[in-house]
Amino acid sequence: MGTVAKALSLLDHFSRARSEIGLSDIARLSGLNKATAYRLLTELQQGGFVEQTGSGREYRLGPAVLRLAALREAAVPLRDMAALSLQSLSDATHETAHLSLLQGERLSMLSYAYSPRHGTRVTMEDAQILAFHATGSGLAVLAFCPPGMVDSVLQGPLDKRTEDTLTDPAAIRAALDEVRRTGIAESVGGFEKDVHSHAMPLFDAQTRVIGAMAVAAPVARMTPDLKTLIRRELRRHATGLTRALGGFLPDGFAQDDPA
Amino acid sequence: MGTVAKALSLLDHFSRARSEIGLSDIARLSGLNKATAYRLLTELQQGGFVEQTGSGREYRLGPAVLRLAALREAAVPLRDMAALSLQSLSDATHETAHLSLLQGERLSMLSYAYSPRHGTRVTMEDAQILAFHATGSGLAVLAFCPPGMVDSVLQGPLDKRTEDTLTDPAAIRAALDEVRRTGIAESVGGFEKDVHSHAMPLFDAQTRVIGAMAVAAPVARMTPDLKTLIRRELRRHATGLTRALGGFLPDGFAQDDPA
DNA sequence: TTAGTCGGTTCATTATTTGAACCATTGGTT
DNA sequence: AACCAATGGTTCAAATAATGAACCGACTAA
Repeated sequence: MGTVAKALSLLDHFSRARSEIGLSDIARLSGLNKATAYRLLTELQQGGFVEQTGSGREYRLGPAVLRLAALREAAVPLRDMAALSLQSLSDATHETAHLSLLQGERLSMLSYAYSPRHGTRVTMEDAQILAFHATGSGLAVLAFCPPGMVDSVLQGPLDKRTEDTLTDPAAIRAALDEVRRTGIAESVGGFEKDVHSHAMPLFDAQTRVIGAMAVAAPVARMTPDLKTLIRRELRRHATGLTRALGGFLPDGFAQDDPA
Repeated sequence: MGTVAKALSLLDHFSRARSEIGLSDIARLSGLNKATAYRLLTELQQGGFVEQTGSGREYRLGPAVLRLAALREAAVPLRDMAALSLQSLSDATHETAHLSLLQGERLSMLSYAYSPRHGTRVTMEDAQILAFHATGSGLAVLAFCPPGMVDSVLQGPLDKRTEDTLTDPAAIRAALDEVRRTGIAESVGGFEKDVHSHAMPLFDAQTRVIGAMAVAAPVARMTPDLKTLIRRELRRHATGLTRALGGFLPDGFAQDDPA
C-alpha cells in the first residue's frame, strides 16, 4: 500500500459513531505505527482534511472535505439528480427509496427518500456502510463487479446480521447468478429482520457498476402486487438515473422481468 | 513537502472553472513529474477521491468526498449553523452575507445568503478562493493569523485585481493594524470594482482564527447609516457564530466600534 | 510522413517513510 | 505521595517507497 493510500485510509475510520479519534486509537485501528499515523495525520491536517478538536487533542474530519464536496457537486450533480429520482421512486411505491455508491471496496449510502403514505417505514442513515452479502444493494452491486472483487469480498468476514443473512459463499454466488438473470436483487430480512428490499445496480459510461438504487419495505407489507409495482418502478428509475449520469447498462442486462 | 501533501495538493487544482483535468495538465499545474502525478492520481482514484470521466480519460473529483463531507457535517454542523446565521445577517442588513473558512493557507467560501430587498446585489460562488490582500474577509483573517503566515502571504504574488487593490506589503500591514484596532476589516473595490465589503474574523476554541463572516454591498448603496448598521449586525452575528461553534474571541479583541 | 500531443509504463537512482524506543503529561489507584 | 498506565508527540538509523528521464503505442493535425 502506498503512503497516500495509507493516509486516505485513516479517514475511513471516522463514522457517525466515532466522529473524533485520538492518535493512539487511530494507530491501533489502522494497524500503523503511532509515529507513522502521527505524521500522516499532520499532513492531512495541513491540507485541512482533519483538524484537532478544541477540548481534547483528538482528531476529526476537517473543513477541506466540505469544499471538495461542493466542487464535486458542481461538477457532477449526482446528489441532486439522485434526490429527485429517489423522491419520485418513493412516491410511486409509497416505500423508502435509497441510493448507495461503490467507493473502492465499500458500499455507502448517499441519499434516501421516505414516503409519507405509511406510518411505519424503513429508516436509513446516510453515509452508512452497507454489507455486500446482507443487503439488496450489496448483492445488486456485487453481481456486476469484476470477479476479483467478488472473491475478495467473499473471502472477508461475512457478518451474520440476522438469522436470515446469507453467509455461505456458495449460496451468495448462487444469489448473484439469480441477480444477473433478472437484473434486480432481493434481500428478505438479511440486514434487518423485518425489511424486504429490492435493488438494481447503477452503471457508469464504461458500463462498470457504480452503486445501486433500492426500495425497502416492511416484510409485513409485501404482497405480490406491491412486489410487481416495486420491480417495475425500480427498474424504470434506476435505468433513468444511470442514463442521466451518462452511464449505460451492460450488454445483455435483463431488460424485463422474466414472465 | 511530503508525498501525502503532494497528493492532496493535486485536488486543489479542481475548481468550478476546471472540473476535469487531464494527466499532463495536472502534472504541469502542480509542477510534478507526469509519472509522479499519475501514481498519486491512481492512489487517489483507488480511494474514490478522484475518478476518470466516461468520455475522455480526464480526472475529476470522486464520490468519496461526498461521504466525508456528510460525516463532517454530522460531526460539526458548521454549515447549517453558518447558513442560519448568514440568513439572519442578510435579512438584517438587506445585503449579501457570506462566510469563508481558512484552510491551510487558503481562504475559501463556504456559504452565502442574499437579501431579496434590492434588485442589484453582490453575487458569490461557493468554494471560491478569496485573495487575502484583495478582500475584506482576507484582511480580517490575516489580521489575526500567526505572523509567519502573514509574511508568507505577503511574499507571494499579490494580484492587482482592480485599480484599488492594495498590493504594497507595507500598506497591507498598515491595513491589518487598523483591522486589529477595530475588529472589522473593510475593503472598497479591492476585489470587484463596485463592491464595498465589511468582514469580521471567526475563532476556534483556542482563539485561533478559522475564517471570516462578511457583508458585501454595492459601493453606490453605501451610506454612513448603512455602514453603522452593517458593522453592528456583523459584529453581533460573527461573535454569535464563533460562540456557537465553541470558539472564543481572543483577549483584547475590539468589542465595540471606536466612538 | 512527420511532428506533436495524449495517457500510461519502466527501472536505476535517490530521498522519504518507517518504527522501536524515548519524552513529558495526564488521570486514576493504591 | 508514589506509582502505573495511559496519552500525544519526537528522534534517528535502517528499510522502503517515491522519483523522473526516457520510452511506448495511439491519436490528431499538418
